[in-house]
Amino acid sequence: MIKAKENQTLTKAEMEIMNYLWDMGEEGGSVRDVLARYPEPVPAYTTTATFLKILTEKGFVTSEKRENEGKTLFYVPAISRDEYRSRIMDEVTHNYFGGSFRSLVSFFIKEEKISPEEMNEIMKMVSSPPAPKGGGHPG
Amino acid sequence: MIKAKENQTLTKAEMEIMNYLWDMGEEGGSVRDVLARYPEPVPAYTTTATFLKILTEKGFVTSEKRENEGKTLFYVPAISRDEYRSRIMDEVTHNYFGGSFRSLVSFFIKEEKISPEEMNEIMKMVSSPPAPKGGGHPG
DNA sequence: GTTAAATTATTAAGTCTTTAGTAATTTTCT
DNA sequence: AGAAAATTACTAAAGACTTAATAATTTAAC
Repeated sequence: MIKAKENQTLTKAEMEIMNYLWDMGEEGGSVRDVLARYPEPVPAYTTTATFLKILTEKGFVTSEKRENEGKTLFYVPAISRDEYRSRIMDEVTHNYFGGSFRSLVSFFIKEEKISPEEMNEIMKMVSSPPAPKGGGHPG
Repeated sequence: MIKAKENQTLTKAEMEIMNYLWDMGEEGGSVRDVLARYPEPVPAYTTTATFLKILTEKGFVTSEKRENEGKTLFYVPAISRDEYRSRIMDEVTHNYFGGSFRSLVSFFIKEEKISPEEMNEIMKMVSSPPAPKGGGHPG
């Protein structure tokens, strides 16, 4: 029974774990795999196990057993990093810019977080992308 | 003794009150003034009073008594909406885009949250602003 | 097969956030 | 002045988030 997760967001501790899982790639990882990525201070094994269980219940990851791996569960993200980024940006745009992405970008320029020159560079990239990896194999 | 508030962020309930105070303008407002802005369900008077006290302790607002207003305290934002927006955007950019504002804007285009056409419009606004209100009276 | 190790499930404690009641104080009304 | 109303201060309780210990279960080692 996969939980609907429409507008859910990750807490700080959950986010850290999701980042490790995303870094791991397609095959995901076990509690130990996640634990191995923490810098000091490394949390307790059971703490990490708890969060992975919570993330599963919330629908952010799926868990699965694997051949010859005993009862060890492997956790795989059920949402991509970009999907989550998108969700967060929608949230931020809604909360601070009345839902207008344009307002957000204008704010960036006004506050000089990005220069018109950089904007132009980005626009150039759009019209002639350098190496669009992944999407749409030709032929 | 005004508290340092460098990287502090507002909780959801605190944020709502700050929004009301920002909407009120320069002179700020009392507990009742804030309370009057809430939609249903309106929280208890003391709940709002508590949050305003917390916001004062955290340094997000200052409180002051006024002439002929008895002991009623008036609360005024100690940080502007744009300053707070800026802080949040720095936070978001750091957390989700490795601190690169450019990455964030590029992401917006990639995810089609904003179109190249809109970007061009924004760029046009920058080079010839329509009515820069507020800053710098001429002459 | 029994013991040790590893893993997951359950439970709980500590902190932060949210909410509001009660107490203390001050102002207003009669 | 005394009662009522308003305001702030203090206290507490419920919920969410974080952390981890203990219990139960399964796997591995001898």
